[in-house]
Parts: sequence; C-alpha cells; structure tokens
Amino acid sequence: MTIPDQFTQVMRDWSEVFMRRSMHDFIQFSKDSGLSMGQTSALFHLHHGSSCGVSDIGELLGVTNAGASQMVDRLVRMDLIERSEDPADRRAKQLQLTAKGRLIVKESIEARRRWMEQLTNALTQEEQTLIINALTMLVTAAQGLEPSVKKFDPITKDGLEEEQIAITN
Amino acid sequence: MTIPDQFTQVMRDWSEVFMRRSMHDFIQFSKDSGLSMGQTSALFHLHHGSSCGVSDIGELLGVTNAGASQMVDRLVRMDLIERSEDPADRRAKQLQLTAKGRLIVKESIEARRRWMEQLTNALTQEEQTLIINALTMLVTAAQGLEPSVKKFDPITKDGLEEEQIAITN
DNA sequence: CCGTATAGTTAACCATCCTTAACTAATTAG
DNA sequence: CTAATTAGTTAAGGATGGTTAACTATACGG
Repeated sequence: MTIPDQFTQVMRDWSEVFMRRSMHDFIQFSKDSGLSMGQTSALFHLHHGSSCGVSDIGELLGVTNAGASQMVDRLVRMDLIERSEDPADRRAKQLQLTAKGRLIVKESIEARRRWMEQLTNALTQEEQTLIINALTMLVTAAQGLEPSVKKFDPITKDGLEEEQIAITN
Repeated sequence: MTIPDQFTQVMRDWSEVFMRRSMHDFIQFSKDSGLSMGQTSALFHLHHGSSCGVSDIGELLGVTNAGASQMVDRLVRMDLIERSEDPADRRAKQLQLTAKGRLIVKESIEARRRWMEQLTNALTQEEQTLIINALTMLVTAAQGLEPSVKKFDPITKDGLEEEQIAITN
C-alpha cells in the first residue's frame, strides 16, 4: 500500500469515526436547543464568517432566496441573529449573531470539547505531541483549500477572492 | 502552553475546519439526493450499524417512536431501506439498506474523498506519513470511546452496554 | 433618465417532520 | 392465565421548511 493510499484510508477511517460522533452531537445539540439542523447550520456559518447576507445563507443551505429569507426571519424572531441594513448597499442585509446566538454556538462548541478531553486522556503525551504536529499540517493544508474566508484584509483589501479554482471541481 | 492544551487547541482547529467542510458536503449531498438531513443521517446510521430497529432510528434522531416509524416508512417507500420482521422478536422490525440505499451512501462517501485527494496533493510524503501515524492513534483512541457497537453477541446477548467507564475517568 | 440586474420580502401553497393519543400485537413477569 | 411492558403503527393536527410568483427597493450601465 502506497503512502497516499494509506493516507486516504486513515483519513477515511478518521472521517467516519469523527463524523459519526460529530453528527450525533450536532443532532443532539440542535434538539436540545429547539433548533432544526438547518437553523443550527446557519448559526455556525454566521459564527465562522462573522457576517453575511441572506442569500449566503440560502447558498449554504441549498435553498432559494425566499426560503433563506424565511429561515432568517425565524431566527430573528428567536432573537438569535440580527438583521441590519448594509450601509454600502441598502438592498442588502447584514446578518450577525446576537449575544444569545453567540451563547448557543459557544455552548455547542463546549459540548464537543468534552469528547476531546476524553480523547486527550486516552493518549500519552508522546502521542499527543505527534498528533499536534500532524494535525497542524492538516489544518494548514485544509485552510489552503478553503474558499477564501470573508474577513477581508482591510489593508490590501484583495487577493482573497481568487476562487480556488482547483477545488470547486 | 502545556502539551494537553496544545492538543486541545489543535483538535479544536482541526475540528472546525473539518466540520465546516463535512457539514457543507453533507447538506449538499442531502439536497442533491432529495433527502432531508434526518433521512441522510438515518441512512448513514444503517450503513454503520448494518441493521437496527425503528426505535434506534428514533433515538439517533432524537424523536419519538411514532416519528421514527413515519421516517422509516418514507425511506421504505423511497426504496432506500428494507423493513423486515425480526425472527427473534416478532414485535420488532429489522431495518437494512437496500441496494439503492447502499449506493446512495457509497456515492456520498466517494464525494467526500475528492476533498481528501486534494489534501493529499497538498502534503509531502513525509507529512503524510506523520499524519497517518497520528490519525491512526486518534482513530484507535476514538473507537475506544465509542458506545459499543450494536452488533450484539448472539451468545451472551449482553455485556455490550457497559458505557466504557474505564476511559471517561 | 431608463432599463435591467440584484437583494430581499411577502403570499399562497404543499410536503415533511414531529407531536400526542389511541391502537395492535408480541413478549415477559407474577 | 392475566397484567404489564415493549415495538411499532396509525390518525389528527401543528409548525417548519421549502417551492414559485409577484412584489419593493436599491444599484448600476448605458
């Protein structure tokens, strides 16, 4: 078995075990918070990107603008996100998490951390060191593949929308 | 920063980047297949556990038995899962993926693999080797934390629900 | 200024998903 | 045998999540 094959295999294994765990947590958390999975996804998207418009949510969830608008409306009524006018383009809305929304996301992240603590305890320091190095590489590589985060650089204000052509396949 | 702290941090970073990517794929895939996230989750659960009852699905999705029964019914009507009587307990049903259901799951896994290939290409062989070792450890540790797979021992028919006490410490 | 494109909302409508409540049928305990 | 429990289904009803279509309002390119 070649190195790349081994790599793919171990990534797949990890993917399976991690996804199962994460999806379970995700479902559980959504239920506990009285949110649908779509609503939770939207909250996390906002948490990551810090601010975005209604149609971005639609794109994320794979629904029409109308659907996204209604979803946003429900979240606004729940006081989880805020909808304000974009001063640069008054057609557009800027969506942001409210304090309550941020709290919800934070709690979810904390919940997942418990699992990680268990993992930590199941590994020796030497193993942990090895994993730290390995995952750091993975994170760096994976971030290099990401579709350019929205938090634009206020100085250069460019270069971030290069559309990572290689990825969209 | 101590090793465990570094470990927790890198796990969190990795978790974030991996989850974002995976959730996006998951949503995308569900939409493309015309399935809800709950339905896709159920399919993956069946794929993992190979066979389970209606109430297991309910537990997974955090819904009542009635809700699970209806969800199962929809999946049966879509010809994605099969519902047969459990010969050992004629009240219970055994759920299994149909060929069509297995195909759907397989396609989803394949879709995710493309991302992994990109990751592979972004890393040197040395880095890959390091990551293989690290992830193997993580997978082993994570599997040790799993709530004991359902494939029950037909002889003792018990003892599998011990809730991994030794590890949680 | 005019026409078109863009961002979002609203209305009407439908399928899904989930709930409770009432039920069937099989198992198990006394 | 009877009573209680367990697994699942069905029915009625409600909220959600989605659609298309029609709309408002802003932006932008002649």
